[in-house]
Amino acid sequence: MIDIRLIRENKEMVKENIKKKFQDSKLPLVDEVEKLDIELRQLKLEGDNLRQERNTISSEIGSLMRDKKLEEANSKKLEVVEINKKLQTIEEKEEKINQEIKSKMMLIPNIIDESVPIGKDDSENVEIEKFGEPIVPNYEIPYHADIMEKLSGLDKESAGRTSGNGFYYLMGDIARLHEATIAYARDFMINKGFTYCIPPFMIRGDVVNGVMSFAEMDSMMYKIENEDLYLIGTSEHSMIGKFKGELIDEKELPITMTSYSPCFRKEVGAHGLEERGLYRVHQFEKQEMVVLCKPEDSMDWYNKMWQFTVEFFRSLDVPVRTLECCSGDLADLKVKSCDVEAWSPRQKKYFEVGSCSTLGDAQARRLGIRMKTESGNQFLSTLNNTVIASPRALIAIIENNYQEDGSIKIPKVLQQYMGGKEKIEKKYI
RNA sequence: GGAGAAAUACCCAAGUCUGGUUGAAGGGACCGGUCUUGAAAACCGGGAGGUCGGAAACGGCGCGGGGGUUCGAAUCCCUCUUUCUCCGCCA
Repeated sequence: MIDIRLIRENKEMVKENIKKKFQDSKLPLVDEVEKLDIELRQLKLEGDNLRQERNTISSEIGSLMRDKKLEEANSKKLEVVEINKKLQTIEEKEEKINQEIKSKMMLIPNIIDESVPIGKDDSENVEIEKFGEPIVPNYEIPYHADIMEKLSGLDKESAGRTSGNGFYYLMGDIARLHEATIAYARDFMINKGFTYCIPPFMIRGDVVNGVMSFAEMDSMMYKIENEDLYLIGTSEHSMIGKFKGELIDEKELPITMTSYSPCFRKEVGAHGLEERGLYRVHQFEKQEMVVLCKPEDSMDWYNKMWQFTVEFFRSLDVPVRTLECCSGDLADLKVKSCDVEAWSPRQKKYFEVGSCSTLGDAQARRLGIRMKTESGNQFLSTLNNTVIASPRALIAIIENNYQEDGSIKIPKVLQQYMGGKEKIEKKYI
């Protein structure tokens, strides 16, 4: 949600931004909002005048009652009744127009950063930089699910029976490797000065509405029956929701947090579930970074944050690249975003393992998260980024460390989390 | 789950019984000064309070959220949320 003042003062810029995102059908919204906004302010003025009149007369009635001039007071009361009738129709209109403006404003995309490459869809996303040599070994890398199954580390069949498609059992060393990467990610971010957080894994409906659109909510969130509770799709939901309606002293900024949570996603729509593997599933675990900062610092944090993820994967010896989201592929709330993609030596291409976004003040505006500065209160900036999401990241780690004999070499930094183990190999029982 | 108490501005807090110059007292924090080598403490002085409309004057709204009663609600009623105390239950 952008500041409506942008439409009052610079609507051409807002329109230009919509064009950059190839959402021309939304262009009329800008003029519509502008018109409604003028109408609303007019109504507000009329209403305020009536309310002022009512307040004045009411306090007059008060003094008359004290002086026991009951008749005069009663006739004044009738005047106020008349005013209230008029007010009622105005207030109804006000409410209606207000809602209309709000729903239209929700559809107008956030102003993207000028550095964002222009493009229609994800095919026009731009590779920024590669880190590490994408190695293709001279032996074939099997499909990740097959590798895991061979090592008795994955059971999707049983999970299908207990929970359905999109669920999985991780077993033994593979399960341990999964938790090791998350534990390592946690410590990695703590060492970067982030505060470790474990948030609620369920949130109420009003918080859900604050952090995502209705469309997203439908396609992502699992609702608990007979409760006003939803399973979170990412800890960002809980972590941003935590600050809803808060006023934070600017001296306390930036707030840098790294949160762990399981994530639950329906994955209804566009992509759907992947047949066999663990790339797209209903349940995964994630170590996240969430930053609240002053607007002027947000680009610095954005750059630091995706670099942390790159550094993280490089410390696991996984080659990665950063892919910048082009204007058309950028979600409406975002100012700028990039994916960190890991190398898949099997597919001989990169695949998404994390996503770093700066939302400017859009999310803060929606949720009323402000900072207190010497020159007054203003909305702050919010950013989020994946440190690691597993089992997706497990795919990258396993493929890049797969040995010709079918074993998996455990990256050095993870060994201490695996009881000193250096490789995972099949146990013959 | 049961019973009670509470929620007031950045923080603390009066007002709620008895609705009407309280559209929010008083503090603290904040700013200026005296004192001090400097600071703290103490004392003196000061403006603003959140938000919306307005160039401004000014005005609207705002006392946890949402409804209601009333000419008028921080104050009365309903409802939801949260916190605290006690009881019950349970990893």
